[in-house]
Amino acid sequence: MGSAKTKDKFRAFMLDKGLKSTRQREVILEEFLSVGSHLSTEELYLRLRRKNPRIGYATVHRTLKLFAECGIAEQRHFGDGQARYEASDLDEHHDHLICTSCGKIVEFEDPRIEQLQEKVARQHGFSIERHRLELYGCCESCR
Amino acid sequence: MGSAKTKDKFRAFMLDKGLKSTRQREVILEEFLSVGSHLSTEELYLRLRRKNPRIGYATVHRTLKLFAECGIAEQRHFGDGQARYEASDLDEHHDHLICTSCGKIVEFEDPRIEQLQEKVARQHGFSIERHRLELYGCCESCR
DNA sequence: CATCCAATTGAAAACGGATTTCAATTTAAT
DNA sequence: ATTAAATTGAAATCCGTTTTCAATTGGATG
Ligand SMILES: [Mn+2]
Ligand SMILES: [Mn+2]
Ligand SMILES: [Zn+2]
Ligand SMILES: [Zn+2]
Repeated sequence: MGSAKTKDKFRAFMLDKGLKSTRQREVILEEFLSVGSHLSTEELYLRLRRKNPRIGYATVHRTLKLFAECGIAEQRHFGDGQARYEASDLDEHHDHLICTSCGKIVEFEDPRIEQLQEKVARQHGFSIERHRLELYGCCESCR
Repeated sequence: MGSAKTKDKFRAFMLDKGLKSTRQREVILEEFLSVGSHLSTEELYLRLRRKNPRIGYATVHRTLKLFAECGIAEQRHFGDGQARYEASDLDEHHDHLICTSCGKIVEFEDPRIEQLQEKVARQHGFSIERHRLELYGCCESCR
C-alpha cells in the first residue's frame, strides 16, 4: 500500500503547487513506493510498462523529478552514469556501501562520521547543506 | 616545472605500455601539472588552445584518461555533470568541501573519518576499494 | 638517411542519459 | 457542458563523453 504519510505529503505538495492528480502519477507513485529503492528512471519505466503499456518515459522522468522536488524521493548517483531514485525515509539520513562486483547496495548510518563531517566543515568555515558518502568495494558473497 | 617524479612515472608508464612520446602529450602534461587542480576536459582544452591552437579536444580527453590510468591523475565528479581531473598526491588521499554558491573547492583529510569508514564496511562484510566523500555547503566568504 | 609499421592525431560522427518540444488529451473549476 | 490550464507521450534536442577513420607522426630498423 506504500506509506500513507508519503502519499499525503505528495498530495499536499500537488495542491500547494496547483498540480493535477492524474492516473499516471498515481500509478507511478504506487509502483515507486512498492519497489522501494535505488531505481533508475529506465528501470521504473520498464516495470510500469508491464502493466501500463501506454505510459511514457518522459512522464516517468518528470514524475520522479516531482517526487524529488516534493521531498518524498531522493536522487542518487552511484557512478554508473545514470540517476537513481529512492524513497526518502522522511527525516532519516543514510549513506551507501556499493559492491563493485555485483552492484549490491547496502545502506548505513553512522552518527560519528556525520559529526566529524560537521567538525571538518566548521574548521574550514563551511556550513554543510548536504553531503555524499559512498564506499565502493567488494561484498561478502562476492568474495 | 611540474613534479619531476610525476613526469617520470608517466614516462615509465608509457614505456611499459609501448606508448609513444608526442609533442601533444608533453604539452598537455606540462599544462595539467602547472594548473593543478579540478579541471574539466573542456577547461584544460581551452587553456591549451591559447598557446597551441591546433591541439584537439579528443587528444586532451584521451590524454587525461591516460593520466588517470597511469595513476598520476584522478577523475572526480562534483555533481555539475562533467568529469574533473586533478593531479594525484602520489600516495596521499583527500576528500572535498564544495561551495554550492561560488564553486570553491577545499581539500581535507581526516584519518578518523577514514577509520570509521573502514569499520562500517567491515561490519557489513565489505572490503573497501575506494570511497567518495563530498561535503556541499556554503563557504565563509559566501556568507 | 630511407623505409616501414604501429601508434597518434583531430575533425566529425556517434553515443547515451537527461531534458524539452509540441500537438493532442485530460483535469477540474465554473 | 464549457473552458482554461495542466499533462501526456513520441519525437526531437541537448550536452558531455567516446569512437571512428583517414592522415600524420614516432621511432625502430637497415
Ligand atoms: Mn539508499
Ligand atoms: Mn582534490
Ligand atoms: Zn557483491
Ligand atoms: Zn563560496
